[in-house]
Amino acid sequence: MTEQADPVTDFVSQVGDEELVRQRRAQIVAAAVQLFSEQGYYRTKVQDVAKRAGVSAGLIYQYVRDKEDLLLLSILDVLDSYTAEIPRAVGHISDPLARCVAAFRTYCRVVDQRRDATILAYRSTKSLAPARRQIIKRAERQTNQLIAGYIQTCIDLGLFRAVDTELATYQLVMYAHAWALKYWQFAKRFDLETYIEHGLDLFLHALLTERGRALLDRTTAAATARTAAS
Amino acid sequence: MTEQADPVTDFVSQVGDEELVRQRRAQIVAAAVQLFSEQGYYRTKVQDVAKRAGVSAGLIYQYVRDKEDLLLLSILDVLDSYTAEIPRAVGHISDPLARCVAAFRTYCRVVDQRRDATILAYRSTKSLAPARRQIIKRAERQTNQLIAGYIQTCIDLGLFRAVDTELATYQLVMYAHAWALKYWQFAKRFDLETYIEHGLDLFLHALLTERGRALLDRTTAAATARTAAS
Amino acid sequence: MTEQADPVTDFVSQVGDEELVRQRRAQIVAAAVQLFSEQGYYRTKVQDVAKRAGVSAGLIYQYVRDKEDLLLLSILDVLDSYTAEIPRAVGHISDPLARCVAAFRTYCRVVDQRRDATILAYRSTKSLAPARRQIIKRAERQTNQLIAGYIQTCIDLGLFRAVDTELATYQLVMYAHAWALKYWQFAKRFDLETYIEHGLDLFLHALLTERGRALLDRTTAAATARTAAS
Amino acid sequence: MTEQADPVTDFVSQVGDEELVRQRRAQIVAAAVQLFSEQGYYRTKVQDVAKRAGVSAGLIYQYVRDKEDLLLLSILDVLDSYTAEIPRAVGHISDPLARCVAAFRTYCRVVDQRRDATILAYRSTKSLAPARRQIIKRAERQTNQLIAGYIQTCIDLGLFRAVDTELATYQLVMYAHAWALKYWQFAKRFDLETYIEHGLDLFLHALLTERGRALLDRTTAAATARTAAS
DNA sequence: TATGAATGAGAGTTCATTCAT
DNA sequence: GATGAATGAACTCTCATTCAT
Repeated sequence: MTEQADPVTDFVSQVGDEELVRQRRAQIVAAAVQLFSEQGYYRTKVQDVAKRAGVSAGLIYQYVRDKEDLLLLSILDVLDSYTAEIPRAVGHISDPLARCVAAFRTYCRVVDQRRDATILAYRSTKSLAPARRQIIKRAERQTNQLIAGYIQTCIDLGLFRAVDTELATYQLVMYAHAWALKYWQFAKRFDLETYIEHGLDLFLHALLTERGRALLDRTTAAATARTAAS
Repeated sequence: MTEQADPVTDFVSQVGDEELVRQRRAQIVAAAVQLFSEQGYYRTKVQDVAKRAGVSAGLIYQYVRDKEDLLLLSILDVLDSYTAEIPRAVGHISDPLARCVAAFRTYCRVVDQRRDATILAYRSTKSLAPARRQIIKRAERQTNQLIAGYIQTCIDLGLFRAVDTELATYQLVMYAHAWALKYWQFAKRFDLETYIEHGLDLFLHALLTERGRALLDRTTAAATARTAAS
Repeated sequence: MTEQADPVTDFVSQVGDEELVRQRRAQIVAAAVQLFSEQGYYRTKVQDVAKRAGVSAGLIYQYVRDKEDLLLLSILDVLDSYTAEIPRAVGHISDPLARCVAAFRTYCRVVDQRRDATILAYRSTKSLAPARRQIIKRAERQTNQLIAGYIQTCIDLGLFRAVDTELATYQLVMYAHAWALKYWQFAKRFDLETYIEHGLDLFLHALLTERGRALLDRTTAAATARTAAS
Repeated sequence: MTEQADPVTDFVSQVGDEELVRQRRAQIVAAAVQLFSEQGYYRTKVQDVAKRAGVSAGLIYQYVRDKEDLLLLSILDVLDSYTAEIPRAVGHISDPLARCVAAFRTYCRVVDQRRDATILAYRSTKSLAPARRQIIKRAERQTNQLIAGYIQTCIDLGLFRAVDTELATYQLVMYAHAWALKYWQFAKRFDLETYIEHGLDLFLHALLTERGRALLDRTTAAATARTAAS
């Protein structure tokens, strides 16, 4: 029996075949994310998750220690999608300011795509036992680090004022999350892209130095020119 | 048969004496806020709340319809403390900019005083049935209106840029909440007052117009002078 | 403290004044009979009885040992009304056959007047502890004895066949009760008086001897004549 | 997802296997009938039923919606045994009078075999919510229809007087039930068969026409002759 | 591997009864 | 004598988890 320890949850599945484990877990977690998001963690029965995933209730316990494990995996799934999407969308951009802006835009869009799941990640951490909560915090910090890096570069280059990077990061992140958390309020007034531009307006005013602003204007002008020319 | 309906929850208490109802409800809700904050709503048993409040489990049901009602009352209790504290701290300030700043500072301080409860209000709304969730949303909007009013005045006077008031409001509010939500992270690096000043720095940069900035500098200079003189 | 033992329930009320005890008990039992009849014994709360009786819940326990006592008293109240009404309606009739018929008619009418209460007496005896159930049985037998006496006389006089008196009695009694128990079914097809006449038809056919029948015919003829003459 | 709806209660069992559902329900209802009969519905805990049935408390809720459902099923079980037994015992008898008599005898015997359960059916209908009470009434009517049919035939053939069939039916039925309801009183004086014969005596006197009586005497004489000859 | 019937501890809620006022 | 707020034992129902097949 070649036991299979999950790198994050540190749980050894009963099942041997690695590939099967990966696939089953994905299947089960997908169902869990849906249901936990829709109805909340405590309102959702393991039975429901099983039904939605198209497996038996018993099977879940071969891939997951207990219900809380399922929540942990679900939240990590959401956080991972952040960490995966942003670099993908931003990787090729070399201009630090443009990259920072693109990262913000991407974050907002990912949140929009997974609105319910974002709320889940936001609200249900408290339902985890402390040990598991640490894992979430670590993952969260990891995503933030990504954004923080982009901001730090801008500060280092004198494009952003020397604000506290972590605070600034957290502002961006919260702004993105707010789209999900207060969708019921915001969606009445703007669509996602307008929301993003409003956010950028605020943040750039808050952060840009003179030099940063000048640079941005030039870039934007160039972009506008390109757009106009085409 | 002087039955006593809660103005908000629309629940008629079994108990007649108005004053007693007020007192008992306060006592029970205080215990509930503590426990729900510490352990989460679902993890907390009604028995626990009763014990903490120093009453019997049965008594709770003379003042509250069911456990969910207890959560509703608990969240409202927190939101109400916001709506009550801010005007109190700000009422006498006539300068619109100073008032706006003071409101923000107060909000942050109230959140700090009721950190756990703030998290409760933030995270547990999803545990309520839709009808009750509406009540929360209404109360939330009410507090926001307060802040929004202060910001709007500054915009009307040309001190703030003509940004979307609601979004700006929400930024301030979220910044305040973040102190509670990410206390584990922030508290390692600054104390509350530093956190507040950082926030002000960001927001004022984001919002102030030239005129606003000039005015603020003058005011601050005067205050500094006064402080220095004393 | 002149304590006051109830002759039947053998319960000593906390309250001294005999007259008050009688009055309060009547008041409380009246409410209890209503509610137990309408909603059933277990569904009815002592609080409800108190409210209906216009007294406090605590007061009930000064006149009654416990809730079951209330049921006992309620059932006895119904049974007593049988035992009281029949002799009153029949006392002056000297003709044994006519008396027997009148008793039956009265029984049916009393049942009709207290339909819900009859059902209560019928159905709820099982809710009493054995000791109290005995008291009910005794009271029930007492009413039956009344009817049985009238029947026995008719048998002794050769008007009724020598059937088992107890069984015959029980038949009459059940027929009367059935009006209450199956009212939902019978009321669609006849009114009370028709129901009574159908019953008499059956019983007289079952019980009358030749002599009895002849006698009855003569009496009826006479009555008809009297009616016709008037 | 082969879900299993009970034809009468309209409840879909959580369990798929039809045969298992049938068996488990029988097992659980048997226990419920016993306990409800012995101790009454409200005095009996679901736990008790589970223990008596030899299953866990939780399991019951896979086959039954709630405790009241258990009562409904229990009462129906009794009523069904009436509707099943009588035709079985009477089916081969062609003589209408003999059949009617046999039906009555069978009814009394079934009641005797399920004395406690009969009382349950009689007394506990009130504990059901109106919708479920209707189901009972329907089942009850169905049994009565059986008897009513036999009586009607005798009336149509001029063997019975033209009494109201429904009333006559109800008399027979109540007489049978009375054996259960007043067993404590009757059993001191006769055994079941004597009770039955007394009942027949009463009913036949009440119902038979001249022709019917003549026919019966002949049949009885023949039977006596046969018996004597053997 | 997978199933799903079975388990049983646990939680919310009710309500008969008491007792301080 | 009367009140009604307070108590707490008791009961129904749910659901995470297990295990025989």
